[in-house]
Amino acid sequence: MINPTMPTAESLRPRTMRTARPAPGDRCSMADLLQLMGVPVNDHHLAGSIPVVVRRVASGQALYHEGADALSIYFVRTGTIKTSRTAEDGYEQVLGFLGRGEVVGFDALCSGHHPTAAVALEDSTLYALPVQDLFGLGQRLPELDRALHLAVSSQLMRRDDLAELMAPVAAEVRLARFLVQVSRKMAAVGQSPSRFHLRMSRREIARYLGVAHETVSRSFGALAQMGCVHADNREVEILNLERLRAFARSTRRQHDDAPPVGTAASLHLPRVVAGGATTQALHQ
Amino acid sequence: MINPTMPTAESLRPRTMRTARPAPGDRCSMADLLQLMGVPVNDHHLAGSIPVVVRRVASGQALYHEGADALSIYFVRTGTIKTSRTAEDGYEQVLGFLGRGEVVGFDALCSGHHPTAAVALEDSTLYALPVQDLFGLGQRLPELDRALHLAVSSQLMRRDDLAELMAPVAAEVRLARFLVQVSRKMAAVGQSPSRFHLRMSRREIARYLGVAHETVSRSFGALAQMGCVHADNREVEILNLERLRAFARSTRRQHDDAPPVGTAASLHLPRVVAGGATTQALHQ
DNA sequence: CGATCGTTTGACGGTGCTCAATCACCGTGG
DNA sequence: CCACGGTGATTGAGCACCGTCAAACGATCG
Repeated sequence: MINPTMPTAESLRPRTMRTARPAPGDRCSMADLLQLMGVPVNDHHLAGSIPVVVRRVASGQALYHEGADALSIYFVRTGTIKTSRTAEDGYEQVLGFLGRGEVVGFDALCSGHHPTAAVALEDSTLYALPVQDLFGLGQRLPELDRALHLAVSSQLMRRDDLAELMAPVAAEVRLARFLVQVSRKMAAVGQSPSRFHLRMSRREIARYLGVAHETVSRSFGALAQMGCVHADNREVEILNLERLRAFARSTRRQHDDAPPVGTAASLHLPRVVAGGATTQALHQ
Repeated sequence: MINPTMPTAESLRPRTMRTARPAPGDRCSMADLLQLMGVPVNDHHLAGSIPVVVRRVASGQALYHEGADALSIYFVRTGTIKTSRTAEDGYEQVLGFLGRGEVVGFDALCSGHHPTAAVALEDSTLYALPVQDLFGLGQRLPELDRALHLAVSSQLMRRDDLAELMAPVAAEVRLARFLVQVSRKMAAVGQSPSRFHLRMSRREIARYLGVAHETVSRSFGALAQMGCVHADNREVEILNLERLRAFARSTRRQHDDAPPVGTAASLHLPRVVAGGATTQALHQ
């Protein structure tokens, strides 16, 4: 394993685990939630007096299924959550990997149903806010309202991440961008940005990047050969972050309207070109 | 999007081109904004007494540039807004086309800067809410707070649309999905879902779908040959919506982990069979 | 140890990107 | 009225990235 900096590092193994149950010793007040969200609290007494449900989800279990009624929205306290949609024919499109502090399920608010599914990639705990209480709590506790807006705004920005990853660039560049994003997230929660343990399988990465899982393997190999990273199964070490970022920036060549953006910046990095077939049956 | 249960169908009809000039007589109060968002208003007097700035943007002009300070967030009243990001090398990734009732610029809230650019594709008008007033207004006027949450939730759902379009499926299917989305949006604002005028160029569609613009042209041709649509430049007529939807649903076959769901689904998807989907494309 | 799953590597074929040329539709000016 | 550029849409030819299929490996677990 790696980086035992986080609490509850004890239970990483996907054990049978005790069934979902509000842990007895868990502190679960609104004050904790607001602290997690990084919002300063004025009325500590009020915030501390409002209880918040903590929900536990075992590795591989679903927080909610696609199409389920929207009962609550969640905030990741520990662990990792994967959100995805599944097409009629069974193809699963991974939409995101959510970590500590991120909102889950907010997109269900407008329709009353979850348009996506959410499953835990490891044993996880989340704060749960019933949607029926949401509005009232926001009025009673302005800090919560503010935190909610900020968190959702962040979540909207993550759409850009997804677009960035699925953009029509070479598969190796997609993987590089993905690793940069992971690295950034690790740093954001105070863990090592250069050595980490991926919580998701190659297949899930592939479904996130929109490529075949064999291609993910090959791309890992390519990045390793470039000296950017060293990957052993899910253990990843970033050897040269600067080079990785530079490579991640490379896009495809464009030939229509190229605004002469100052100096030609593309000095190194071979293969900028991308072509190829993005079609048919992604091997799952 | 807008809650379909709401009445006010009368005012949805675009009253021709009254959006001609800068609004001397335009009513621009919070009540109008809330009506646009489809939220019932309790305190009409209060809502009507709060003025709201209406901003006009000429076709081709920017609402805000990428990286600009987040001064306001906007709600489209009339027209169409394109949001996009531009990579260092000049490649523009279109993130969405926003129409009546949709929020623009909310993703800037968490960082204070706009991570994307927003450009008008036609002469447009938008309600503008200064970010510094946002929280105060939300507390004063609970309806606004609620409307905001719903609108942002919708916006989060649109991320799924983007993922759906950029998913690794054939270019023709992407275009079909795009047209279905446009059709649905047209219906949502009370216009014809089968005949409409696209507000964006082929290039912009291409950068939205993540393909080359030549491929968009070819895909239009393919859909036309299938008898689904008839396209003349930006004028599009959907001839067979059912067929188009069916085609848009087709993804790819998967044989790896097929969900062993009860009875074998006898439904044969009109799938794009391997081996030259474009050229053979059945008859017609 | 055998079974199952995830990962890796190889070979082959196809789709879609690149590079071009052409056409249609403008607004301008000769 | 028509030549002249400019923009956007369409069409064609060639090539290579990546999806498919296949098989070997490795890891975990019963």
